[in-house]
Amino acid sequence: MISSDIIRGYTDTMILFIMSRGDSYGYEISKQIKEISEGNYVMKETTLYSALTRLEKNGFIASYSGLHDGRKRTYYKITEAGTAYYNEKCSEWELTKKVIDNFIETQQEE
Amino acid sequence: MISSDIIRGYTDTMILFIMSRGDSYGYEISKQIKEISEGNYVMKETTLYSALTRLEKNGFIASYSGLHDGRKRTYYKITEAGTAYYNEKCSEWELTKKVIDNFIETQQEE
DNA sequence: TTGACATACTACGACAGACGTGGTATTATA
DNA sequence: TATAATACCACGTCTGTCGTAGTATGTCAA
Repeated sequence: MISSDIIRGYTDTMILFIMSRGDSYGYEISKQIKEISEGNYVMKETTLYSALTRLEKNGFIASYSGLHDGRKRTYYKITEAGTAYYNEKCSEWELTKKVIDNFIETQQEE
Repeated sequence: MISSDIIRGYTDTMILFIMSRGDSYGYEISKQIKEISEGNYVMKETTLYSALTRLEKNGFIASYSGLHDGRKRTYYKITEAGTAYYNEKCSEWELTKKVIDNFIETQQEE
């Protein structure tokens, strides 16, 4: 059963995808999302950072402090629970796609 | 450019899809959504009716009263603006799918 | 050296869609 | 006689997203 929140909250999934490939931090994640989406999606800073806070609160990522070129950074690492959650989301996405597709008329150009 | 609201608001699109096939009313739309989604999505009553109100306010559907078996019904008809909006949403969906897919690792069972 | 731009965030509040709860009223069926 | 199905509506809450704004350091060109 699809809940509407599946539709809404894919920011978390995008972030977790990036972190599944290695530890990262806010600013980097932001740039990678833009790149991976080929410029089609740019996550707002506030959206990103509040998502990171939420993900940590839920135990899906864990933070640690770092320093780079004299600048402070907060790095995040995906947890086991985070990986499990990400995998769930991937399955849900496949179902969501199928469902929404049933309500979409694809315009064929000719 | 994809905005997050594209991800969120697909209830409207589902409703408009149904109405693109003919006038309908709340209760009927509800049942059709369940059927078309093969039971994978059941829209909550409040979500549905507030969506109908919003769609009418935005000029995407127009209502008229009807009577059936002694029961009152409010029928809705999709407008030209509604059809245009629906078509836009369909295009956006195709892009959205591509973007999100880039963040999804499909588990292949073997 | 000054000013713009990139880096790396944080605080605060507003908004809107989804949803929970509960209510109204009629008709069908068991 | 009561339970389910039909056909809604009001009201308030929650939460993710976003707008605005601010802090602070490093880089590089004019």
